[in-house]
Amino acid sequence: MGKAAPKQTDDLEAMRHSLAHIMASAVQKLWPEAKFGVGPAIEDGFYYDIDLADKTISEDDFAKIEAEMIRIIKEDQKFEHSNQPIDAAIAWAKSSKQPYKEELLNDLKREGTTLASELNSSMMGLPAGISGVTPAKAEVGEVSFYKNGDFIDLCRGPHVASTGKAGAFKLTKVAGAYWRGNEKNRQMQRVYGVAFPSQKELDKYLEQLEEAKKRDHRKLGRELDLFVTSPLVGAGLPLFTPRGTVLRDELNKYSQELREQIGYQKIWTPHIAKQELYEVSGHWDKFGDEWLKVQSQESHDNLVMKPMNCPHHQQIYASRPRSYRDLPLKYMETTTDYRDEKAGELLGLSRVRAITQDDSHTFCTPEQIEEVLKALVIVVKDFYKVLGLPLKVRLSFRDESDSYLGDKKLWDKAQGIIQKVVEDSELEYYEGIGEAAFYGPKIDFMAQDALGRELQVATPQLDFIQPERFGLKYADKDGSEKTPVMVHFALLGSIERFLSVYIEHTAGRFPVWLAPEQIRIITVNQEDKTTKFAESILEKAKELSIRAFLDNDNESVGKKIRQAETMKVPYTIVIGEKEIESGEVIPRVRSDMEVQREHVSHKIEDFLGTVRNEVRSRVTKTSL
RNA sequence: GCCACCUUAGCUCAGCUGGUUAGAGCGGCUGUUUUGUAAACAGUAGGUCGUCGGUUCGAAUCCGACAGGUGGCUCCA
Repeated sequence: MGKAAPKQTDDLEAMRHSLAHIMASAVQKLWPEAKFGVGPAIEDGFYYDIDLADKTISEDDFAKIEAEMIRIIKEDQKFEHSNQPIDAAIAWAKSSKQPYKEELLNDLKREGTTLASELNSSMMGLPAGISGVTPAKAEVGEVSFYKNGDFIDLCRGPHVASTGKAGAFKLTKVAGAYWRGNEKNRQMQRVYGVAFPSQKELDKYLEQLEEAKKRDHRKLGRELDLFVTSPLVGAGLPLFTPRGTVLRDELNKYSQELREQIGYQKIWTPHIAKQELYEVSGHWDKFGDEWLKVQSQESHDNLVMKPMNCPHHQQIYASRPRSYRDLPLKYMETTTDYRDEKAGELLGLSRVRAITQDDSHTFCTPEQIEEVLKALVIVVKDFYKVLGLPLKVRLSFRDESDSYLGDKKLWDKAQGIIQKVVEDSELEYYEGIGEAAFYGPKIDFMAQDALGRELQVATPQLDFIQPERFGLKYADKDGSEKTPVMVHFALLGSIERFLSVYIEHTAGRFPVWLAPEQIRIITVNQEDKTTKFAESILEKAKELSIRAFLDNDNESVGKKIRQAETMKVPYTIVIGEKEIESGEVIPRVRSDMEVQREHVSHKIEDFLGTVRNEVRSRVTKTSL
């Protein structure tokens, strides 16, 4: 590493943003017909959206682009700032055949600074505020430009002083990206790069990325024998093995226990329903073309595989008259929904076509909303604390578009309630404008996968719309008929998505209560005496509902230990002459588990008892 | 659905610019070994190179379509 490189975020932002310009200059040099969209700094680097008409950039072109970028960096071109009157800028865009820039400038002329916030958030596919790019400083009627070498770009800056100060970078990938994030617009090519102040930091980052790949839930899912996929079954339809099913069941059991404690009752509903049900709920209009349809030969019913459960649950509510005394009425059901996601939108377990939700619905009076939501937030906190999974909180609110049902005033009220609950619960949060469901605002609890992608897990959602549409009623104290409010809630979210995040978070090292295999019993030899003794331990463990497995293969002890460690089994005991004589074992603890590594001998019964208690109380740290 | 890329044995991967019978490690199976806390030794069986079609004297290798997958974009109740 040379002289102390700038380390402040601002400088890093400027470096990355400058590299976006340098990349654009390089591309323009190589393909002069290139038309440019936007090119901001992002979390680990930068990108630029490019339209090359006939030519498509592929990763094979990266070496060429990188070489040109390095040439520009070596030339140490100055980044020169200037402000131009907006009309002159538009004329520039026209004459230099940059239609995308021209469109931006025209919007800027028309809408002023609102464009800056658009550029800052939605254009980058990031929540507002993350980019940290400072807004335009140009005078009203003027726009800001930066120039390096022959390359001129509409840009708010800031930039480093010259191209030589842009730091270490590497182009990583190219992807299609719709102009202004709109599917109806032309798709441009987005070239991504990562960038850091020094080569050393860049190398470190790339190394971390390699490490993250080792935690990929798809890789671990295979290695730990948790789930598989089959082209014959179909895309986005994972199959869970015995071990993976243990995880699903244990997680669901805990999810249901916590909700049972705050009054949720289990219900059951079928997996298909008439299309009409969803026409009433409002889902059909919005999502109907993404569902799996089932045609009845007997009746003329148009049926669909259920894509969500709320309408079913509402029909149970609607099945008899309800009084305010019945409220809040709390139903829960863990069940699988089916959505025909478009091919390119499937992603490991986190986006599948058969989605198991630990769903629940609460019907309550408007006065009860706060209390209901608060109880749910506590459940979320408890659950994720035990799991050790850190969450971010997003308040998903509506935007000004017309894709939401219901009265705007009701929305404002609902969003206010949600915000209050989160603030009262002392949670840090950010707002996701435009992230609401069409029927109401949500609190989205977000977890991160190994690559840092944020995925929604737990989510309480407010809904004033559907109870209205289904004509749900309750008799209030004064005998008048009122419409209940509905609160949707899932604690795991979808079990599949939750597992994708959780497998990556733990790297497959599950706490003992969740581990598909809790104890592995390894025999030193295959003599009758040893086998019988080991089998008797296996039986005892099973009597205590411990998931124990016996490895009586004809292999060395070293190898069997290794295999147990590879499968991330929390406890391993070795059975040989010594153990048979003493009736005691020295348990071997999985290498990541924080426990004193003294080789303490335990009576076998005591050891099994300790493990059973650990499983029952769901403690995350072993007490051995 | 869109853009780029990937698909060779159960798994991880070799196989140079098209040239005979496609290789390795792990795993599996068989035998020897009876093992003391992260890999005993030997032998052996597994592949119509994702599928279909095309170019060519000749295709794992080049082209196309489809399927599955990866990273993005769009969408996400």
